[in-house]
Amino acid sequence: MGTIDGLRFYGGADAYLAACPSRQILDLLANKWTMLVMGALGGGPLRFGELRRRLDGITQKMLTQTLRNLERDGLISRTVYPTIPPRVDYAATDLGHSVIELLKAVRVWSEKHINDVLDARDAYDERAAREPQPLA
Amino acid sequence: MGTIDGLRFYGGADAYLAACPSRQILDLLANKWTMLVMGALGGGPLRFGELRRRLDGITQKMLTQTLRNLERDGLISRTVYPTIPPRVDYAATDLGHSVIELLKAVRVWSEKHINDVLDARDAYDERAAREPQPLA
DNA sequence: CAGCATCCAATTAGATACTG
DNA sequence: CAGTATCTAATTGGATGCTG
Repeated sequence: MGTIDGLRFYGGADAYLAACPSRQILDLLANKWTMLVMGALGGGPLRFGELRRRLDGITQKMLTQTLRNLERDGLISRTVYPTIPPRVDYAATDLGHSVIELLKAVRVWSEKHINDVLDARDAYDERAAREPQPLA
Repeated sequence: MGTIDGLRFYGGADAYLAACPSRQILDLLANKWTMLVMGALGGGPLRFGELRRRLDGITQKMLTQTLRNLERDGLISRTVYPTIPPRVDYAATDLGHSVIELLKAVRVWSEKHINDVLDARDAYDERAAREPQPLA
């Protein structure tokens, strides 16, 4: 069992409560890079460099940080091959695989609804620009 | 159609590309407060104060900011009743409802797998503490 | 009640240089 | 190749005071 401050959580978890540990887990998952890393690993193990190239715009530092957090929380495994040059493989664990599809669904939604969102955004911005000053 | 810098996106969206607008949308969704707000609105419209009480730990500023972003992107609607004192209702739009279940799945996963994650975390931290210094 | 404005602290993220 | 370490810039977030 996992513990936090000596307490155990069997059920009744509620991410709406700030003190509930599920809030921390939600915070790990509710992250752009986590979503993309896990999605990439859904297709099988990848090396550090492969991930970096796949996740356009991520810096080496952020990738390292994201991977460490995911490893620490048991969503991915890290395998080091003591070769020269070194080779490190990252792979989703069983636990990780169980969440990948959920995260992927969110990413796919984003890709599918781009135009709905951009339309709404344009309309909102245009309305805001045309509106009289709230009060002057 | 939504546009960004005069470009239109019909298909082939890819959140793995930094310049793809779906990356921005993913960033909006991949957020702790977005997840919780949308989840709360899945049960029907709520007032500002109701949301604030429901989302334990959120500040007024963050709630306002989150709600504005969601409204701008068309996921929620905002209805002002010009009464005294004022009353403002927030409700998921059709577009918003279409993503709520996906986000809820992520939150529920967090709540269900607390112990798996905490176990992994404990094991990782213990291993790290026991490990010899990487190199001194 | 439902905010907005402001100031400040803390966290996050990028750039750069270096290593087994 | 796969990082670590460090410094700095930018963003986020919290606290407080005020308003229609």
